[in-house]
Amino acid sequence: MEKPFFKKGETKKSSVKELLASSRAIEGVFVQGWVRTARDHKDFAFLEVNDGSCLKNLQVLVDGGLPAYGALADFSTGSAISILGDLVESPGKGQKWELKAKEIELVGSCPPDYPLQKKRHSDEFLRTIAHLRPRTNKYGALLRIRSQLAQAVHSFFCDEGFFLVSTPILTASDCEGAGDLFSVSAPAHENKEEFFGKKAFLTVSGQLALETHALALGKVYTFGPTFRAENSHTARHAAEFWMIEPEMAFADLADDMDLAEKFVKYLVGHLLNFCQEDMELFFAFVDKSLQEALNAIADKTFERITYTKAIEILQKSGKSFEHPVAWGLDLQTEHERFLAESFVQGPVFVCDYPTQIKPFYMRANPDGKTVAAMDLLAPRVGEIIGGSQREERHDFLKAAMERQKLSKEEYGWYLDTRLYGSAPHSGFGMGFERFLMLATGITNIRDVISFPRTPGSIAY
RNA sequence: UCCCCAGUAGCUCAGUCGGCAGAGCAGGUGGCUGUUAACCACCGUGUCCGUGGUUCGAGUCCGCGCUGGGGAGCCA
Repeated sequence: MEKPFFKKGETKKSSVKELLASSRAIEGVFVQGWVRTARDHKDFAFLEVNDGSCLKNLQVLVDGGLPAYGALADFSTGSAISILGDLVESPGKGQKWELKAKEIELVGSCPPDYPLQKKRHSDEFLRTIAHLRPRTNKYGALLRIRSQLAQAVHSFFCDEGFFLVSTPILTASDCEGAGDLFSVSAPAHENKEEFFGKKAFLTVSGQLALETHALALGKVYTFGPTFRAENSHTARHAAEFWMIEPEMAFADLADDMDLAEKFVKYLVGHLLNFCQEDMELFFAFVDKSLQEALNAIADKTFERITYTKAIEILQKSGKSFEHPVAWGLDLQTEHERFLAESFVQGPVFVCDYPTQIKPFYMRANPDGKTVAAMDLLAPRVGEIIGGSQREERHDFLKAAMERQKLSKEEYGWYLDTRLYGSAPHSGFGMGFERFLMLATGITNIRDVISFPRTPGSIAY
């Protein structure tokens, strides 16, 4: 429907972000967005309009003389409207610019049972209306930041000479990471029971596929959805999440940690430089210590300690832990938290873990007891990166696979890469949502992904 | 899968010892002011999560179930 004051192709539409950043008054601007709140007065009214382009709203002055003033009840909280008006300096306090409306048109009305109100809602409540929560300040800010950071992931790897590889989401490897997999089924075709002729699953990691490409293109990465059918009920686990996995040929574990550290610092730097307005919300309302914590990540060199050293530190800490601390046992959440939050007070790499608690593909260290693995532990969110140098020696890998009883038929192709021009190589995986939790101070993974999938919950 | 907590108006929550179901916000109506999570006055709002039990009487006590949250394990 053609609007009287909006000619498609002729009228230039402005975003709220552009207008608020304007250096001058502008006559005849056109804006479309959603009413956040209306302040009704006797002879005039104010509408706060948000179009998602930024956190801030544009204040729209509706003069009593306008026909729109008579229809003010239509422009209720949540309604979608188009406004034509003049951008003028605001005589009121609190904003530099405001839009003096000339014409307003209701695009989509919003009845009074609109669940989002002009007040703070709990995260738990907002999760029950995940289709509407992007309209709140907090989720809007989060989603803009999420988008910015996703772009930054690609620019980082591009700058570092990495190639993006799209690894398969459907996979036949049923023990990629020993985690529980979602199985994939399709309608039966002809006589075939299985669509692919064998069982298929959703990927739990692109790593094995990525290794084959690193041994051809040198430096590669993938950034895609990952699926884990683990029955985890925590604030840090989702059944569907996004993971960033780089893989480098001719690189050892130290190179791997160097890359991980540079990567994390780059993302934090990007956040502080390009997402300032949205980040202010998290600094002010979500976590008061967040700004300091992010500055520390950007400035400080990450500590690197071996697993063996970490066990010593924990044993000498004088703290009584609920779970036992002994060489050969995996670090528990409370141990990781102590290391990152109390001992280092910042991100810390723990490397060279006992062979028996790590997967088959990690490279055996000369000591015969440990493998070249590393975890980056961050305060509050725990393990944010897990990586390793991969076992590139054919005989070592074959022996490790036999020990862990992996079928040679299923993984022959993987072993092949060690037969033909094998080279040392390393990589890691970073949970994108875990990083977003670190970045924003949000404490529940369900609140950094648009439609969270957790055990027993897949609404939308 | 295990342990703990919660579920009362659209939202956030109070509800004492078991004795008539409450407040703030949101919403409606009117007023007022260059306001800004506006303000002032008035108005309406309930399957007290479900189910079974104890009791003269249950939002309140007990059993079971459901949902949400926190923690553990598993992991990113």
